[in-house]
Amino acid sequence: MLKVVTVEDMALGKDYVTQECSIARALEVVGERWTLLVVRDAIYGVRRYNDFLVHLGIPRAVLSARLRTLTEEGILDKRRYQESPPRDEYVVTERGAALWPALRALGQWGREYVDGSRLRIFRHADCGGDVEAYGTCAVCGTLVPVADVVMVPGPGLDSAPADPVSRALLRPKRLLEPLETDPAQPAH
Amino acid sequence: MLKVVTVEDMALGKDYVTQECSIARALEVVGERWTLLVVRDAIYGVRRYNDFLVHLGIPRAVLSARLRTLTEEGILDKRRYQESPPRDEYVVTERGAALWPALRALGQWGREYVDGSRLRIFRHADCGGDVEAYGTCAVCGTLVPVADVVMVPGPGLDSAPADPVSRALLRPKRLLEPLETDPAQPAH
DNA sequence: CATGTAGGTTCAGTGAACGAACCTACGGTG
DNA sequence: CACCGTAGGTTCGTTCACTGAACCTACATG
Repeated sequence: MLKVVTVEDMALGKDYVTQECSIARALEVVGERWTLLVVRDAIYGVRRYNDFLVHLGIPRAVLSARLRTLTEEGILDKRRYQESPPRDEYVVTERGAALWPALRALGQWGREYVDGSRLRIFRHADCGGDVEAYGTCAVCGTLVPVADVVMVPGPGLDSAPADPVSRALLRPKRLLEPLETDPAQPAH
Repeated sequence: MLKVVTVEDMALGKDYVTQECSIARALEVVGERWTLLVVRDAIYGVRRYNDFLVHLGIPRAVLSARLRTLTEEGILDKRRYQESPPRDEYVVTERGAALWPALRALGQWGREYVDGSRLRIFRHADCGGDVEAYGTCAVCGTLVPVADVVMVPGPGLDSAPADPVSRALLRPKRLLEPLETDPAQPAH
């Protein structure tokens, strides 16, 4: 029996088949459920498995799958930061950070047309101006690169969240820089 | 029997539960598979059920579901354009057109980091300048509103596609304006 | 040696996507 | 009138992905 290899063997229903479109190509990579939220957290500075887990409330199996494919796609970089016990962290790459304009635009739309309240405010680190709708600084007018964005909590944000990652994100922080969570209080 | 209504009754797994984040809010609305591609087509000027169907290659049941929820969400407007036989069209609203910056940013990322080839080129209708990475015009520098964008085929695009919608999209066209497909050739 | 923590994998159940078939309403043609 | 074509759907069985819970490994600590 001759087995002909066809397009259908291309694995899964992840691909938007004949779409000749860079939006579709992008969504093939980051369009699955949870994926863009993992990238968002990575840009916010989340790097560790458990921090993604508690902050996103994502099933472990799905988180493992997303971290693996994002690493394979070169959007995250998995690297060992201590040997004993072996611990890895996932650091966003340039390719991943380049998704920031898309995420910011989505967030802008969500705030304007879905939510209404101001949850997080993004400021230009150099001059303190607000980052506006299209990514420019309201004060100096320059197009603010993701590494020069400082995130501060907005008035609509819960000021005493349950999980330590959300609490750490209440402090003003520069994007891409690693998030420092409070050391867990000893049960004693 | 007392039936207590709980969070689990909230229908489906569509919601990113406790996410206090406008990106998550946006993705709750437009984050399902196919949804952003339907909005993209609507912004490109596609308005009719069958045009979405052949251009996207989407299962009919899924298309019906997406058109329904997008209409309910006020992103598309379903309206009757002829009475006999009854025919409806789906027109993108202001709320839907406001997704353009996010779609453009996603497409920009796809072109830079996934695909490489230039499939579609967006120009400022007023002056003919290219629309750049962050939505500004390369010539006059203004932030180009979606209604002033003209889409022309790029060098990477197939010049003789099979379906009539892709063929119609080869002609330069202004975004949001209705797409005019070739009348189907009579079989005779 | 028991307990805790980080970072996973495995598995059964469920909900969503898929593709094919079918249905309705109408217009045009012979 | 019978038949075909088209637009815009719905229905249905199968497959696939997401979910939540349980389990596993490696190491550190008391």
